[in-house]
Amino acid sequence: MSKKIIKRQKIIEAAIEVFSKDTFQNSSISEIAQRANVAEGTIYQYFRNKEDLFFSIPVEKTREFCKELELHLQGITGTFNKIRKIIWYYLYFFKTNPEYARTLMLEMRVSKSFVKSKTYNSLRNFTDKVFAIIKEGQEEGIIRKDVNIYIVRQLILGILEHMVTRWLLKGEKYDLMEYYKEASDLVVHGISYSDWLLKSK
Amino acid sequence: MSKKIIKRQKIIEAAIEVFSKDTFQNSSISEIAQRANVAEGTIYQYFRNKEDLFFSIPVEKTREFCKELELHLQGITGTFNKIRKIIWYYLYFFKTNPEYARTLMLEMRVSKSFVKSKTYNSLRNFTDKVFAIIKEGQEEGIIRKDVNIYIVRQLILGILEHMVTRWLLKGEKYDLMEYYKEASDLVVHGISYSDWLLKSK
Amino acid sequence: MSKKIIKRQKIIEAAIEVFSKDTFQNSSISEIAQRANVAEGTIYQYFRNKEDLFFSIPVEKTREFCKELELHLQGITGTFNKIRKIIWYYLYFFKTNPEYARTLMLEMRVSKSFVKSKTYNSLRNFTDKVFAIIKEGQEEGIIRKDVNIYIVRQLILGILEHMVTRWLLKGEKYDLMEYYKEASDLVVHGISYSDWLLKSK
Amino acid sequence: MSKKIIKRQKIIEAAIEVFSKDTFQNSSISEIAQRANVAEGTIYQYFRNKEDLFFSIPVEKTREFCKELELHLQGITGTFNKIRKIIWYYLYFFKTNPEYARTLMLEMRVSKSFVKSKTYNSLRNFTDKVFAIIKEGQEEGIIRKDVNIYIVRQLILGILEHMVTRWLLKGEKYDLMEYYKEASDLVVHGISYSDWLLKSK
DNA sequence: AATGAATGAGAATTCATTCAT
DNA sequence: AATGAATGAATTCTCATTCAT
Repeated sequence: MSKKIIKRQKIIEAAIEVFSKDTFQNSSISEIAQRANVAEGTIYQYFRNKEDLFFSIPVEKTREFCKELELHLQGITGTFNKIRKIIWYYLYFFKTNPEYARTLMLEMRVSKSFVKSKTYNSLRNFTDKVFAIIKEGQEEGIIRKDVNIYIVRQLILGILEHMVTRWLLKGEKYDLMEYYKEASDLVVHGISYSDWLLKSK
Repeated sequence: MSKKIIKRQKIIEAAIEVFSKDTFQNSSISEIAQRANVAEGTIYQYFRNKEDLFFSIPVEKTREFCKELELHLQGITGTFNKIRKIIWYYLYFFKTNPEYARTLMLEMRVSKSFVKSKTYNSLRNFTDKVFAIIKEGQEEGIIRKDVNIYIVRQLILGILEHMVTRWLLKGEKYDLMEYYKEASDLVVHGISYSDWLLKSK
Repeated sequence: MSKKIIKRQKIIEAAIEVFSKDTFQNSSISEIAQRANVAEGTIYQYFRNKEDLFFSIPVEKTREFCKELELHLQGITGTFNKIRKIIWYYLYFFKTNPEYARTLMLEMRVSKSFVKSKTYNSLRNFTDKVFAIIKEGQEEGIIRKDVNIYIVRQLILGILEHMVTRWLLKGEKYDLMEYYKEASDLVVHGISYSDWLLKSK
Repeated sequence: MSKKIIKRQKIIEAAIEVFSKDTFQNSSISEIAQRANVAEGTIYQYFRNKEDLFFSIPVEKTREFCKELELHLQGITGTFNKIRKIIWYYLYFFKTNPEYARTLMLEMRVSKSFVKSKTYNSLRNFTDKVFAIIKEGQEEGIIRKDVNIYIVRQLILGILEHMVTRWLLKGEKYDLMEYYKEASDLVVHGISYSDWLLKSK
């Protein structure tokens, strides 16, 4: 019984390796099979087709991401501290999972069929978490109430995705976390309550 | 003489239409030829290959984008006003060029070979402009000097790209500019000089 | 002991259902296994391979066909009456066994490997019966003696197979037996003794 | 211009050879390409897909068949003489085109998708001809008027198809035309006007 | 006896690019 | 300059059969 799960996992890991080297289209099932040490046909016992295998990757990885993130947030108080931690962990996770980063950022994130697929929802676990923390901050009076929380989420995810994407496109040659502090500052400053807006109007 | 330029342009416009409907890989030269009313072979008189044609698209479009942006910035004073204008125009441009938006955001922006290509540099015209304005703001004492301008640029481009990408993936069903004001506020607030940071430390 | 026979029969019935929906090649062992509520491997305990299972169908069905035909011929006297009965029963049998009809008429009847197989001989039970009746008719002076009985058999089987095949290909939308009477008349007329041939020569 | 037609014909002739050796499914495009001395891709310039190529065969062949049949019927008077000639030519044509015979009789004639396809109609040219001659015979009082002409057609086509099919399945080892005369006699006798039926009632 | 996971060969089809006209 | 016919490499997926349990 768990033998099937182990083999499935082995195939997914081979798939992450292979898909991260090139496009979905340019990656071949036969190479994945070789890496996983199974016959090509075996892959089709576990996944409906190539796309199904592809989309199964983020399901597994997001589960891992969220579980770890939860641990890292334990014991942290204060909305801004939590947001800083999320930013830190986000960058840390992709720094330590560069292959998955390539697949997620450079392929899935911009794929219409991925957005339409059911697996896309698994990513919601994370964005919902961000939402919850922002709301909490508003209720505590730390984040401006007049701000649109959807836009706040877009600000945070926007800079994070942009940072990771740039890093990947530049060949992962520099340290993704180098500017973590400054990015956090900018984000937190942007969304923090202050009389600035009133003055500027 | 200009006949050649017109035909070249006709091919590029057909290419924008075709590439915007699907992936680079799923788009075919033959369909572009049909739309442009030329033979397949003719395309190879104007472009080295499929990729060359693909990468020629942003060269033309960025030229158009920058030219217009320049006009829109005329007469505007104040760093923040300029940044707000840039954000406005960026969203406006992609709202009115959705086909190009799809090609640029969902394909080129995440393509390693595009980043390596010469044509990628044509996009620098825009990012350099953003740079210049940020620097100007620092010199005028409006933007904090301690902030990393690369990160500032990433904040601005990050949220803009995220907003446009989301809009595209959601099927362009809502108004991309709806939250332009709130997004500008967040960005400007984030990068503006204030004593907030000092206090929070 | 008879448990084995029951399971074997269950598999054959599932096979008739599945094979009748599509080609031999397009039908899968796995679907037959599902319908028969057994594992794929189990089928190979009862049949050597897919073809063996396929060819086992007419063996069973012809046995059924001949047994019933015998009953229907009981008490009938006169060669032509017997032939009319055979035509009637042939059409009746395939009308009431359309799935088997599809498999036999549209697949097996035109398959070289079926003709070569041993199972093909099981069909001889029927054609031999037709032979016997024709010979009987010749001896009784009702059927011309100068006629080639092989050709007579081809006339009878030809029209019957054609009628059933047409009916199947047209989607079994009309009543296969509608023209039974007229077809019988033509056949009987064709083979009956008369001075017509002499006159026409 | 006619170069294209010649190449198309070359492909069809290669297809007849290849398809006649085995099933449609077991025949490969690559072998057809080899025999036609063209690249595999070239076939797809002339035919939409494998099935389209397959179904194009009878269109060409039926045209040839009908053209020649017309010539053979020239100058023949009398319905029965015409029917005898049709039977003769039918057997003659398939005797001299055994490869096409295999494809038409053992595959297409029993294929539902063929019956549904447009190309199926090209066969109507022949069956319509048979119809016309039967009607003519009825009007001339040579063929019984009370007989259903659809059944008459089924009698004729039935025995012909049966004869050819049998011959093919037995490995084309005997002379298909050997019993042409006797088969004609039976058919003509069956459909001819006589008082037999009245007597038998 | 029954199972069902694993196998792996095999084939249609697409399409960027070339080059003779 | 323009054409468009020809090319042929490259890959997903299916499924009968086996065999360890």
